[in-house]
Amino acid sequence: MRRINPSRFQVATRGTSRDINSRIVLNLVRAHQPISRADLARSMGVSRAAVTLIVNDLLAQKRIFEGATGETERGRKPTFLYIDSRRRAVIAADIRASETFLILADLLGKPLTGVISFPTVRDPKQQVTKLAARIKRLMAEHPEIDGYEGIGVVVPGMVEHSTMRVLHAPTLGWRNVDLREPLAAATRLNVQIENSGRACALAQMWALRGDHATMAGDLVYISVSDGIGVGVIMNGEVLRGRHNIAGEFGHVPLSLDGPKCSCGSQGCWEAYISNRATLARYFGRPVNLAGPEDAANRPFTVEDLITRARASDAKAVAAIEATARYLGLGLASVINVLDPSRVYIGGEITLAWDLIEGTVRTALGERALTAAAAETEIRPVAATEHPRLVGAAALVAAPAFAAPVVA
Amino acid sequence: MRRINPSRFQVATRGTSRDINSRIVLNLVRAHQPISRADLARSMGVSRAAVTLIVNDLLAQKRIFEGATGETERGRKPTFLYIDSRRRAVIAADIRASETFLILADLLGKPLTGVISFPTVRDPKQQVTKLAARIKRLMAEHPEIDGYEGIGVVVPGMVEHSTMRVLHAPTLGWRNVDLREPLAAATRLNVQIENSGRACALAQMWALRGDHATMAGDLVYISVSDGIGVGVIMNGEVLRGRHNIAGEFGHVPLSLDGPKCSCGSQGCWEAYISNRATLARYFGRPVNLAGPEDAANRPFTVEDLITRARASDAKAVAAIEATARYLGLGLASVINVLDPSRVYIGGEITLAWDLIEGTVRTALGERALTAAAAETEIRPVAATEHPRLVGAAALVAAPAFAAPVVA
DNA sequence: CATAGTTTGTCTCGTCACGAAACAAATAGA
DNA sequence: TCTATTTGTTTCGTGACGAGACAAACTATG
Repeated sequence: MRRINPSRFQVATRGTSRDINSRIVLNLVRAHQPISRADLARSMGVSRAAVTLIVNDLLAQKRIFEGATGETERGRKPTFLYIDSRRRAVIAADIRASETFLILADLLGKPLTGVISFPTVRDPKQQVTKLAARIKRLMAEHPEIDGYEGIGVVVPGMVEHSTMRVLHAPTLGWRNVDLREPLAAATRLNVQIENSGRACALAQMWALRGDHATMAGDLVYISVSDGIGVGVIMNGEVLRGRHNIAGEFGHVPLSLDGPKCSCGSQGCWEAYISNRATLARYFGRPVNLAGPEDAANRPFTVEDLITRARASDAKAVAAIEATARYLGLGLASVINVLDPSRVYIGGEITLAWDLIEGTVRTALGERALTAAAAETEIRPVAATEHPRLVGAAALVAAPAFAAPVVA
Repeated sequence: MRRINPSRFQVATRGTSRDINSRIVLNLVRAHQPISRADLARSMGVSRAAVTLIVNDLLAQKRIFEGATGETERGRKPTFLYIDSRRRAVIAADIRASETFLILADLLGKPLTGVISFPTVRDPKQQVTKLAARIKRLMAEHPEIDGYEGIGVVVPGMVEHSTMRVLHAPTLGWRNVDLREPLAAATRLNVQIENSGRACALAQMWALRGDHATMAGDLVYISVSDGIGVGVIMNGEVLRGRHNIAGEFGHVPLSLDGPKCSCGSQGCWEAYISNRATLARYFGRPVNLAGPEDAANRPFTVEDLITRARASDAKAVAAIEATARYLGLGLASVINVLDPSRVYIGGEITLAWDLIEGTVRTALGERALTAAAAETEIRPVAATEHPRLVGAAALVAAPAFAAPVVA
């Protein structure tokens, strides 16, 4: 039951029915690919005639294509339909504090190239120039791609959705930066900017592997890294909030008088489970942001810590176990508040998921309000799945499949 | 951008455009009442011809009616249209631990009668019988009402939305109770059951006073009483979550090792700001649920405490101030996580709002992530507005104005 | 008082899109 | 070769919106 806003609504015109139904067809093709017109008509409950006309539209727009013919017991064989992602791609960029990553992906979010990267430049203008140059080079290296749907960019910070400006990205030192306009001007492509946590959540919602297709649209993506990034999908839509801060669980306190947090407050979840917190616990003292700790000039990271834990370093195990416990206690809050169908966890800590899962579950169980809530599915997302880049790709690829705005 | 669920979607048929547009007309009439056909056509951007046909439909359905003619500078005078709530009503019931309240309201949620009440019976079957009898008596007392849209019931507990069963209502001692079926059978009316916090939030979303009409669909309703009840609206829809527990901020910890909570855990927000917590702070010892404290056999309540605070009882002031501070600190979490346009606060504590607002704001400012978030509008809702009963009425009255489900 | 000008509300026609049903095409099996 | 069956297309009917003409109602004005 959604409210109609009497000052911002969308009336239905003659084409609205067609809009709605052709979006549904696109989604069904994407979900059940390959699928025939007759199958579409059956699963939609509309006449084959209507499907024929819609499919012809989509064929003319080159959004789908006719492939092989299928097999049937009796009668004429169906012609299968597929999403047309041949020779079309999106560009995905992930700007992080030290490096920027780039990839080409198809319209379904599948990577088409390996990940390339370059050191992030702190000056926004120079960074955009460099990014645009790398994107152009990447495009030139792939002449087999006819058209680009656009560029999706994720940043570790607060993004104003209406203008796509980066309002504040602490690790980059950016405030009120407009990446979109210069990047669009340089490449003449549609550019979409989003916070990385939200983009990751969006990508998981639009993902099609396994039973996702049938999943309700309620999920949370939590990325545990130097900070805690959270993306929330509720009722099939990204939660942004009035001031684009929705989902900031990282600064919900576990204990009001807990350890000092980078935000200036005390006892935030982030101050318990960020990589810095885990390392600080191991070393028994605060760890600064990019502090080299161990080998010659190479910083000691959570990955190293996990390696030591696997090698039965008792202090390392204890540090990770403590993080796991606080992760579970915080997850209880996330689940009690949002009650999602599934929670995804990203970040380096997922490398140790087999070690910590039990502890996380136990802690979650301690504070989850109901037994069912305590059983909420938790899925680690490995770095090798490139969740942020897939998220960036989804920013551009997903809108074509979204429900049309109506009423 | 909403995702289309490929296994649960709604195709557009021939009537879909009309459905959408007639809902929009209904909402515009409700928001701008009185309004003419020509005005509707202008603000919708559709032809007057289309509006005429839609309006004729709605007139035939008796959902709107033609009233007086308006004034214009020149030309033919418009005939004004109004929502037809004449001689039609909804029944709203609020079941609380000790008493059950009843009221008649019109289709816009405006109370038509005074509040009547009777002691709540703990046995669900007897309670339903009694409630049905009182409802029938109320209906008999109002023969001027031609038709009832239905019965809205709010309960202080977890309600499964799909079946409308009361899964767990601790203060009533109910588990897995079906109120709907027997009540519907006894009255032959449409019965809607909902958690009271959610219903209050729903009512605020659908309310039309002041600038609400133009408000974005993001708000939170927090009711501070024996427990903390929270209703959340995001993107114009009620948040329920996978297991119907979404919005349980009452059991998010302020401090992991804080005071013991009724849920069995420690340091929950509820354990800091519930009425029992405030009273316990005043008395310097735990207070049991319905414990008579002061006068002959009459329990000492938070209202009494507020009276004493107003009479400059230093201990009372301190107790309320502490509650205000924790209220603000918890609100910071609510706002950081959901970032709503507005937060409504209900419960007895609102009687002292003038005393505590400053403290609440200060505490909120301490932990809010941005200055804008700290400025989030907070509105106390007085008990005299009967938020739970208006919420119950909205359960039945609002669906007629909701956006049709499509795509 | 008649008339022009203006605004509201209705009517007609054209077009878009879905539903029903007939039809053409393709295929397996008797 | 014929029949049954299934897919995909075409035709016709109908619901709904857009454009524009028209009737109705009202004011101002000479």
